[in-house]
This record gives sequence, structure tokens and C-alpha cells, in this order.
Amino acid sequence: MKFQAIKGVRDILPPESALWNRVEQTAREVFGTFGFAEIRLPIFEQTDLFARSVGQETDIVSKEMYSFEDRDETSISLRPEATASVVRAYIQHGMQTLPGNVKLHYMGPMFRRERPQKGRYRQFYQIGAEVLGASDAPGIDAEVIEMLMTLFERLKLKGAVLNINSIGDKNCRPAYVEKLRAELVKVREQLGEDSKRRIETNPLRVLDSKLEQEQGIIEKLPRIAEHLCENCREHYAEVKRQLGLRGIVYQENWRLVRGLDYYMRTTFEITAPGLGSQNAVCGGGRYDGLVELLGGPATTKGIGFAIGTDRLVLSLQEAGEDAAQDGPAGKAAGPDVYLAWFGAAAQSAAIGLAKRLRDAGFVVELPAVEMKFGKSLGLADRLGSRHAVIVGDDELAAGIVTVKRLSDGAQQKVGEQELFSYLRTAQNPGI
RNA sequence: GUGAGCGUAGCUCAGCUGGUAGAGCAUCGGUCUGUGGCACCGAGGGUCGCGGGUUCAAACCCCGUCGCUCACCCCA
Repeated sequence: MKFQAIKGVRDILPPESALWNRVEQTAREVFGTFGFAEIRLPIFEQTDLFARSVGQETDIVSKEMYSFEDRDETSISLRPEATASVVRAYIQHGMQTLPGNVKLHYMGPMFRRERPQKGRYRQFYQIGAEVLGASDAPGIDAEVIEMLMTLFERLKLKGAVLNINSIGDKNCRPAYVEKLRAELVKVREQLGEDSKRRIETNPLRVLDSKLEQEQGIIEKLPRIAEHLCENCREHYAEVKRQLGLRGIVYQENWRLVRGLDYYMRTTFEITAPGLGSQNAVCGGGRYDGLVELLGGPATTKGIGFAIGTDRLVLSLQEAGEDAAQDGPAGKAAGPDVYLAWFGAAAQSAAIGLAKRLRDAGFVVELPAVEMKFGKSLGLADRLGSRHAVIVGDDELAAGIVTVKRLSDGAQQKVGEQELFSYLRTAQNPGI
């Protein structure tokens, strides 16, 4: 094999692509009902945008970005996430002058140069949404989460678990981080290599460690919930109350920390089964300082999330939710009508009929060259067609067609108007 | 970046203690010039991931390398 896809990227083939479309379409519908409109963003930006927002010292920026020098020598990067772009667009287009909160959603590929594994790719897809505006009301946090849960419910995602936490703001987090660091130094020798390193680089990350021998130590570490400032504590309490008002079940997880620098206060993550080691389908949180950091008005607050579409689809597949495809293995669902024609005169009649059928919304397969009768019906069968419509000399002479139901072989001769009504009643409406 | 497992036809795999490749499925054609699923017959398709070494002889043994997968790290 000469060419193959680059490491960590992949093709999404039928019938899986149909599930992707369903997921993305459902997201558009659900988000639309919450008043979110779609924003289409560029796939690359100035490198500095990501360095400033995501954080220069994060793994994403320091070692995972696809960066390159443009011809004018500016550094450009493929986006590793989209919140920075949304905020950039918000500022660039002066959206702070729009009435109320600006609610935007997006979907598309992101790029991070990590070692691929189950549920992780170098080109991966996210569906995300952001609320930007003057208000940081806890009700916004809760509604954003409600919207997410509504989507998952609509998609029949099984076993989704919502984890929430508050990681404080610039008034209380630094002091907590120092306290945590001080405690970690005391138990340094009992920690693994990775956690030892994080004492310096990112003490919060230690809380997220999965190492068995560290669990007992982590349980005894100071918790941020007990070190939040007054404002953060009240905000967090109100977010939880607002979630309760919406009937949303959540799990408080004091060890939930986010990897991107811009998060503060509310953070959340949703896990789902069937994903292997990477079990988070969605992560998000509040980022009130980000707009100002990127040069926008200091009064603008923000909150958002990103769903890992690859992982969401994977979890749905593991649960058998992709069974809606009923075509032959490896193929998309078959056509409604296979239009078998025989002879030059029949071909021209079939071309016209195919057009009228398609205009009426039927999926029509029209053989490009004449085939033997048996071959043609055989192909109709293997394509998973529901009906064969036969146009040969006999039909032409009588001005009718033969329609045959492939599932049981029942067939009859009908005029064109009858054909349409027959096909409509034979359709499986709904689903 | 680190570790482990795996690389034989489009797919799933067989190939014994070394003797230069097979099956099933799939594809295409035929039996079959107005009726599909079945059956039978046939065809195409492989530098055995790649390179080197050992050997009279390597898919098989040794070394290296590339790729895939999973896990660590980190994250969606």
C-alpha cells in the first residue's frame, strides 16, 4: 500500500458517517432551542492566540500544537481547541454591543500532536458552545449544563455521568495552590515521578492522578472547596441550586481540575462508558478573565464546553445506538428504488422516471449501462434496495412499469401515479 | 516523549520441528437473453510491512526499522 492516512488521523466512512451526521444535526437542533447560533471559525490562527489563552506552559501549547511559519514569517497554528477562536471573533466583531448574552456554538476538527489511542486522535472533532456577556450569573452555568444533558438524552447516550467542581478564581486559587504545594512537598517521597514533577509545574494536576499508591495520600490533601473565597463559594452554591431546579443529577468531584489555564470557578466534565482509558466525552467551565486577556472588554464573562465528538460517537456505537443503519455490511442504507431498464428506449424512459422519483424524495439507483435481467435484479438485491422498478419492452408498450418488492418478491404492473402512491405507502414513515 | 502487543489477499485468518503461500467471506465473470437471495464453476487480487543477517533454502530463526493498536503522560 503506497499511501495511507497520516498517524492519528482517519477517514470516517459510511455507514458511520450517518451517525456523525445525526449527532451533529441533533446538536444544532438542541442548541438552537436554547438560543445558540452557529459560528464557523477558521481552522488556523496566529500561534500567539493559543499561547495566550490556553497557556504557554500547558502540554497543549508547549508540545502538541501543529505550528508552522507562514510565508510572511508569522507563526501560525492549527487550532488545538476553539474557545480561543470564539473569543477572538467576539472581540474582533465587537459582539459586546449585541443585546444580552452572546450564545454561539461550533463544530469541527481540532488538532493536537499526541500519541493516538482509543478515543484520541491527532485530528479530532469537537462540538462546543460558549456564552459570552456581562453576566456571570450561576443560572447561565446551569443552563449550559442543562443544554448538554439535553443533547445526550436526545442522543440516548447511556451511562453519562456529570462531574462538577469549582476551582476558585484569581482571588482564592493562588493561595490554595500554594497550600497544596506545601502539603505535597511534605509527602514528596511517597509520590510517583509524574506527581513529583507536578508539585512544581501544576500541583492541581496531582489531584487527578490515577496511580493506586497515591490515592490514600491524595484523599488527605486540602480541598479547594474549603478554601474558596466568599464570592466563589456563593457562586458555586448557586450553580448547584440551579442545577437542582433543573432536575440535573450531578456528582461533586473535588479532584476535577481542568488542563487549560483559562478556566476558573465552575468546571465540569461528563464521562461515558465504552471509551477505554479516555472516558471524558465533554469538558467545560467558566473563563471570566479570558476576554480581557485577549484584549476585549474586562467586563465580559464567559463559560463554555467542548464535546469530543469522536468519543461521543464511540460511546454510542459501543451501546449499539448505530444500529439504525440497515444496509448491507459496510454500505449505507440501500435505495428506495432500483430502476432496472432494458433497451435504449427504456433507458430514456427510465432517466425521466428517475428524475421524477428523486424530485419526490425517493432514493433511486439507476444503472448506467444495460445489464442482463438476472444480473440487474441481483445487484438491486445486493445494494439493499427496497423495490425494483422494471422498465422493459412490455412495460413501454403498455405505458406502465412493473414494481417488485424485494423483501418478499411481490410485484405488480402499475401506472406512474400508482407507482408513486405505492412507494409512499410502502415507505417506512417516521423512525 | 515512554512502555507493551501485533503486522500473511479488500476483510477475518491458516500456514506443523525452516523446503520461496492457502481457506472462508467479499469483488468480477459464467451456468442464467424478463425476474434477486440459493447452488455450482471460474477469474482477478499477495515485493508474507520494509531492510539486513544466519542457511543449500526464511512467512517461519536473529538484528534493525517502519506501521497499527492499547496503555502511560495529557486531554475532548
